[in-house]
Amino acid sequence: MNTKPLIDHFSQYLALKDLEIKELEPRLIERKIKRRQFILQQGDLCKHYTFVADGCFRMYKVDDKGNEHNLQFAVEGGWIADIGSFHSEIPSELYIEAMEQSVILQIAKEDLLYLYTEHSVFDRIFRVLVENAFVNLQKRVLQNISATAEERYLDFLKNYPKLFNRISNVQIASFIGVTPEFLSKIRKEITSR
Amino acid sequence: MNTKPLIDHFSQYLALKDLEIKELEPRLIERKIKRRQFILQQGDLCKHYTFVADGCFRMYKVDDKGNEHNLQFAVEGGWIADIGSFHSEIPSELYIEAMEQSVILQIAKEDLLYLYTEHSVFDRIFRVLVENAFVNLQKRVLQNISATAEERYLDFLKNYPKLFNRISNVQIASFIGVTPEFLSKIRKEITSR
DNA sequence: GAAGATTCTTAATTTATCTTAAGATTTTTT
DNA sequence: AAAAAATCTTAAGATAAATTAAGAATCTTC
Repeated sequence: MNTKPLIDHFSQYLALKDLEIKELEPRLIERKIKRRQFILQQGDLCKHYTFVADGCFRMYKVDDKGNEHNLQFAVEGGWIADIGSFHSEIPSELYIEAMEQSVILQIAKEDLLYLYTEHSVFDRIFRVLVENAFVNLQKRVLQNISATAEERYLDFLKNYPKLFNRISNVQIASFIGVTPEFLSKIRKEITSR
Repeated sequence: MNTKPLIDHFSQYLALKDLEIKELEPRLIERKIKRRQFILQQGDLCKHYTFVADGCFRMYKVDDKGNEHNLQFAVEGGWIADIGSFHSEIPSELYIEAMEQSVILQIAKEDLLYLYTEHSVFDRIFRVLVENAFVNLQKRVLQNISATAEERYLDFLKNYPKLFNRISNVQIASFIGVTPEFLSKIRKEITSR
């Protein structure tokens, strides 16, 4: 098992002591996930925080009409989980699906709670991680309530440089909240200028 | 100074020991804020986490055209801050304005960092607070990319029962991302059914 | 209580976005 | 390599939402 990407990731926030690493490592689960494989489906409990060591995931909801709406992408170095389901232990309304062949490192809830309680550095790190994610999500909400679809698309390209040439425009459209047809129109409009 | 609302608030998450309360209380600043008074303006550094003991605030951005977009409301029992500015110490792009005569309890950054470091219970509490805020914000993003304006309005009424009859429809329109005129049309449409 | 400011509503017009459907292209699977 | 599936584009018509402007209602301030 290669835990280095995650240890490195944590070290960006706070240096981990040897003991903390020793406690963390045996609690990690490494899994290889195939393209289009789900690690969470509607109705499941989200039992793990998932760190993406390699590859790419999307988390989405399916509405009453059967349309998918991408809430989040995660590429190598990022986290993905339905935090609401994870903490409240209520069935998730979301799907998390691999968009590429991927490698993940997962921590189960009881293990994370153990780490939080015994080594408060993890409380600290996850507080900072969630704060950063929260700030990014606030920017997205501001975009959603104030910007046009074209502005949201250009913003997506700027904010996800690792991603935009790796996933289909259908996925991008679903993320910024427009139909694929309208995104196609926007792209044509941009190119023709 | 009446710190009880905040102590009670924290106690919903984790019981505080006497020592922790004794450390917390002298680090709180109580302020009375008048309607339309700002506690943060664009260009300022956000230097405090603000707990609303009584009253009501909105946090908003002003775009290039001068239009205001409400990112967040906070009523009694809630928190409000520009977390990005607070942590990164970069000038805020947001305004935080009292919508009513209010009473707040503020914690300055250096005091909060002291509490985090000396009493990890605060790391824990704020992790959970931000996680909850994050989950709520995710729901809002999903609404924004998948629901119609009418659905977003009805959802607002459901999610903010303390608020909808206390603030103007202009503020609600700005929060759900429509013009006041269009919200008026939506309301007429709803009533006429 | 009057004046001024803010808010709410209505309606007409314009713009943005969705829906549907079809065909072309690309990618994936067999 | 062929077949199947997914993706991208185009276009027409439909719907959602913004804009503008005007007037009525409500709230604040003096």
